[in-house]
Amino acid sequence: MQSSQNDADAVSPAQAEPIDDLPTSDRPSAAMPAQSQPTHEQPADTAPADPNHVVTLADVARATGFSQMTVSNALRDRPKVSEANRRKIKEIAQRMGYQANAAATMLRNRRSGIIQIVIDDFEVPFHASLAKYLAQEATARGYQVAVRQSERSGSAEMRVLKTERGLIYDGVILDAPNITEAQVLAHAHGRPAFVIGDCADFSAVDSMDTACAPGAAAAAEHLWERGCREFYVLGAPEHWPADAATTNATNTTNHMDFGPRRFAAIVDALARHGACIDDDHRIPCDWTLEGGHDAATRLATRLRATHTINAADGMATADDSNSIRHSNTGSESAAVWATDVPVGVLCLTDTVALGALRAFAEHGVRVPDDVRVIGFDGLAIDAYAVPSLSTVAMDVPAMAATVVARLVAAIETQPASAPPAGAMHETIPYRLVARESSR
Amino acid sequence: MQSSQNDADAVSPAQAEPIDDLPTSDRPSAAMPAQSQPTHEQPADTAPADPNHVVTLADVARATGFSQMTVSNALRDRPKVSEANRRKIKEIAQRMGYQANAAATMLRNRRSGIIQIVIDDFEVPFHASLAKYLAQEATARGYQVAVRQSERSGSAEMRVLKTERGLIYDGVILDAPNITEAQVLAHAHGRPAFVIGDCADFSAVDSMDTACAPGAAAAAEHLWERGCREFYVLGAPEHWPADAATTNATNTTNHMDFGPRRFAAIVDALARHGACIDDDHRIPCDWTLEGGHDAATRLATRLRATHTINAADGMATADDSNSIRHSNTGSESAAVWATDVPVGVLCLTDTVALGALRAFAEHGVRVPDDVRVIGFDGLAIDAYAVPSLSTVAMDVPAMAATVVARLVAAIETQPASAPPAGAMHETIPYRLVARESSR
DNA sequence: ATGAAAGCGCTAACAA
DNA sequence: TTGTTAGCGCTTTCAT
Repeated sequence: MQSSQNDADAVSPAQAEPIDDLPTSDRPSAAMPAQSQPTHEQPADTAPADPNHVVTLADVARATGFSQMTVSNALRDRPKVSEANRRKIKEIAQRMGYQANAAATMLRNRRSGIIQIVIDDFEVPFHASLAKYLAQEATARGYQVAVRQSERSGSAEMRVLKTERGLIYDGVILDAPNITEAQVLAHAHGRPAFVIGDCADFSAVDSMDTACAPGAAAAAEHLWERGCREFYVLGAPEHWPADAATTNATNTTNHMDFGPRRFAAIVDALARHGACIDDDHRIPCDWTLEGGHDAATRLATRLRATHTINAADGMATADDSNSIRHSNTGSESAAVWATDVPVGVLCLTDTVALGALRAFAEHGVRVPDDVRVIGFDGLAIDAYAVPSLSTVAMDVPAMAATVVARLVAAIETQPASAPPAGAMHETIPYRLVARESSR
Repeated sequence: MQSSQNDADAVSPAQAEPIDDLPTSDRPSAAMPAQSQPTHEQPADTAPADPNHVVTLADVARATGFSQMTVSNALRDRPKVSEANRRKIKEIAQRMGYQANAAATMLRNRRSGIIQIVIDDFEVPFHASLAKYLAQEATARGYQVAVRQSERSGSAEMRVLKTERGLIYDGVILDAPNITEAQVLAHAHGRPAFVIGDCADFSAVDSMDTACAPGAAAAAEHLWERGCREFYVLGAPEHWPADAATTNATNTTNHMDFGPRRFAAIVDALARHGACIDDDHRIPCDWTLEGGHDAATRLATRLRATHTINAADGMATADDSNSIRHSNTGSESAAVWATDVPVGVLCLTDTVALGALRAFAEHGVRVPDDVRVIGFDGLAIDAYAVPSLSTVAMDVPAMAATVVARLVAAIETQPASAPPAGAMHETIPYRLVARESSR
């Protein structure tokens, strides 16, 4: 992919930071007694020459006696400078603490070497994980990454991703469900963009989908195989079937984002077995721990009624300062369904599932004896939950690698007027991981 | 704080994006039948006028018949343009899809309105949470945020934060323990910087500390009050006392980062009660789920021997595909220490604690009956763990607010040659949250 | 191998 | 109220 690596006109971001490899300015040489650290740049009370003046290329040129161009070439390891001078120049520039002004460089090169990543919320583990691997991939390819939260303006309505002074970035990766193609284009503003989310209907923007349908179907199959014959879906869409027009125009859920797709796949998969997810078995909730906890609490109450479970007292609630004692959950014979068949609980996201596990524990509903639970995402913490959480795990690193590869390719082809050729939509691999919560 | 809001020379980033508030270009008006979406910018086969040419201020000037300056002033809502013309210009600019070239703007203004945040790892919940609130705070103050992973080069040695083409940012927030002041200065490169971490010895860089010492002491006190008389510390420093010089020069732990500080405070607090944390009770491990799990597994084994615990079979390991059945953990009388006194387990981070809870469950060690566990950080998931996790919770939003306030102040004073006045070091509030794991 | 000139797109300062 | 000039710091021609 590094085809235009030659000294042609293309500015490869990889070779744009040669001086950064040198030790930092206040570390005179390599080895030195680590004891005394006279590190301060300016002793805080004297104003040596110029208070806060940043050294520019011109300064270095003046100091070395060379022209700006020679200095520039030397610093960037261009072949047309004599070895001796190159070394000398680098030396001096380094000592002066010179660092290229990125704004100027970008203005000239029309390239920043920075990819922007927009995610909905740093705190949502799945997105955080994705950001991590995207960043690593980008770094490996010589790009830097700037991650930003989408800051969808609070309430459901004004959910437009505020476009900003972001024209600095060479490309954009939007990890945000609930986004329209128009919004993406507005944000990208001509630069290559890539969306992570369900965008099968996008015609001009490449995207990658999280295997919602097959993954969710696999989860349903799994619980079926594990003997469940009655199923609940936690975190399901508020309205179903998705009567897009009927509901509020500024709805929380977009036309076809993760939730509906996963839910639809589950319904289909179970229907094939003759099982039905009616409105009573579709439990909407926020895709948060709290959401999952609340939903499962409601479910536990209902199950207790329906299934005449003679549960022991559970734990107290998850709220900060209330709960007191460990539960008697385990006391063998206490909590068993009237029927011997465990209930299947499909959570559309691991976060919901983790909240649900807690609620079940509080209410004396045993997992997996009474209910079998499976989530969706594959968070690291799943394996450490008690009981450990079965899940449809996404291969996030693979996902990240593909996305960055695509985007970088687009960035580096862009000037050559590549044929748009219609949008590409890929699906990332998933893996069903069966753990204690479903067996 | 918006003092220089006037039309003075200062470029307030808040007022630098007026055109962004308008609807996006390909959304002609507000309402429109949501059915047909002819959204495509270029039908993918025609090359209208100029393939990928971004409209510049000059283009708009030409199109409107005004000078660049008038257009510029109009677009930025400067007072010296007639209302009529302003509207007209904005209109046209908007329709042309004009968006200011950020690189040029930055080059001119010497201001980007972007704050850089560097964190160690997006996937570590505490840091992710911090990033989230920092971003929100910055946004509220009219700045944007670009978050980046520090990418410390893998192994212990070359742990220098790679300095990069980052001179675009107005200020830097480094959320990274294990950093030297020299590294910070090298990265900041003249711009205001703020470090989150333990930097009491920094002389030129402001910093904020996470109340390591008092928080850890409070945790110890809490477990003491809860009746514990024997204590283990999970995630403790590898070497203690911190014989800095003796150990490998390029050690994993820096002189005095979170770990040692928290550990020292615990030792002190317990010493006041006459309890002692010797080498046997100091259990080092990675600050990860796995680390906590492994450490607690070792501890469980040891306790079983020491305390002649007649434990029932626990669950299987946390590893993906092994464990099979729910444990008999709860069966009332099975697992009780020979002595009636519960063991205190202090985890230096919640992540470690969560891993430990899992390990204890696997090994039939009952929490809080046999051991009482407390963590450090205050992650959202703590309340949903089974059992819910006691912790020393940091007030992350407060932390973020203070940090951003400080940094923004520094940014907006910078040119006025503010007196460095020595570095400031603050400590953020903490709160001890007692949950099931310790009572 | 080195240097001089020009300009990337924008805006502060000064005319008009 | 509007336009003209100059220059932020860098790098790509095009001389030398």
